[in-house]
Amino acid sequence: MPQQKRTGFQEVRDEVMRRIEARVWEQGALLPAETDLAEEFGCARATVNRALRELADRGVIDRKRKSGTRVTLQPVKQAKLDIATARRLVEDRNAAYRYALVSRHLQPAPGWLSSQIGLSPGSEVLHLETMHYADGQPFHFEDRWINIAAVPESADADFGAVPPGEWLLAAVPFSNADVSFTATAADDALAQYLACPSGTALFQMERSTWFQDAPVTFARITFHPGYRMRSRY
Amino acid sequence: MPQQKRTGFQEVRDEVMRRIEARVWEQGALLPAETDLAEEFGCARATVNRALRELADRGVIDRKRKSGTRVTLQPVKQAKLDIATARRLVEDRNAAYRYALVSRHLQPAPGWLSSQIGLSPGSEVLHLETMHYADGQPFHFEDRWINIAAVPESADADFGAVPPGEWLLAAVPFSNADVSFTATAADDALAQYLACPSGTALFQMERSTWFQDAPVTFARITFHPGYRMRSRY
DNA sequence: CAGTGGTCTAGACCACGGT
DNA sequence: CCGTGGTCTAGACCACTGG
Repeated sequence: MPQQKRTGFQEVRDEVMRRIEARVWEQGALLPAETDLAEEFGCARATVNRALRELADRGVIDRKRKSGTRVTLQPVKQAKLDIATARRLVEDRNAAYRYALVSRHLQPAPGWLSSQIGLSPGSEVLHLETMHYADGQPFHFEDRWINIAAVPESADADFGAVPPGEWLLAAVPFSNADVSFTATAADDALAQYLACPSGTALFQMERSTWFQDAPVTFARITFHPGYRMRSRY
Repeated sequence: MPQQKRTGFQEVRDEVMRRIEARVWEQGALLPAETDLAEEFGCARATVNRALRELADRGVIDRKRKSGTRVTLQPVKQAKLDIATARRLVEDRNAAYRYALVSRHLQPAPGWLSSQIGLSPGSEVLHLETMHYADGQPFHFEDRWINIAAVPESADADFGAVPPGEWLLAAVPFSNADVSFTATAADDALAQYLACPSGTALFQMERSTWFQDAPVTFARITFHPGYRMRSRY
């Protein structure tokens, strides 16, 4: 009988994962109870519990009291996308980052924005248009709206030097956001900003951000032609 | 002195999070040690440990032995994208899903594909072109390549009825993938498939999938005009 | 009701990494 | 060195839920 000295929740987790991949436990099959696995692996139940909890977090298994643990039938795969600042994206490509403020206006929120992030109509917002460059080439254009009521200091911030994304990350570091991605054709303004022909297919990201249920900012970011967003899962 | 009866790692986790959001602990600030927090909350250190571990997983705090736990300076926000089957995407919109096989060829892997997913040149692959509809309207076009060596059964599978994505999910349920997103202009073929003018801006997803380090499949999925992929973080 | 996972505890030992 | 987090243990009680 082979005795396993090295227990450890990672070994348990990986071994269980191996058996699932090897179809020792088929999709939908019931796994042994935690107490049984603990006995088999020669460790405490808490160790098995943590191992299985991690697999449940990954979506590999489903756990229910009384009925037990089963291999997920249709694993929902999740891709994780890092939402980074423009500076980070550019410098990760070993390019020089440059930022420019295009326009800045304090104004009442337009109707579409109010409904987009849930502002009361006519709230004062700061509208910023900014450009971000990688090695002198256009990287992306950002159309941003900041809710003055949520972040009063923004009205006095110097966005000539610090990009609004970075400024907000420092001012409101922990926030929730909705994000969406789409393809759009360059209009005349975008074509000029991104130095491409009108009608070029462009990758666009929109983000609505809240802090403790209060709307903070909305940003529409349009990337240079050919931009590719990558992830892994 | 208010005594907290309800301990629980969630209460600890949420209270620590609250203090971070309220700037009780500033960005970069050192938190009390686990033993101190355990004493304050009147619970075991393991409970505090689990609470802080979850916040570390979320990227809210950084933990290092000896130096302690600090509030993350630049929280890396991660968006989680559900990668679902076309059927799921369509039916979640309360639309009727329909699938059609456009073409199917067994052939040697072209060079670009070999380098894309790491196949030895000339490996046999199954090339499938498929269409997916929502309420009769084009939803997306899928250009898929399957490595026969990795999934031999695929050569005999009936892709006339079951979409390759669903078939592979059942055949190779647990796999790793690289995924990327981009905008592209419709060429003549895509324009015809998706019933739009040539040159229309289209949202495109590419996925390369491996199972235990062996390349399984590559898919390029082009969505109908106006498609928007949503997420939240 | 009874079996299963969910969680907590008090204590222990270890590994890492500043000082 | 030695404080900090990382992990394990043995035991306990609880909450949910299927039969």
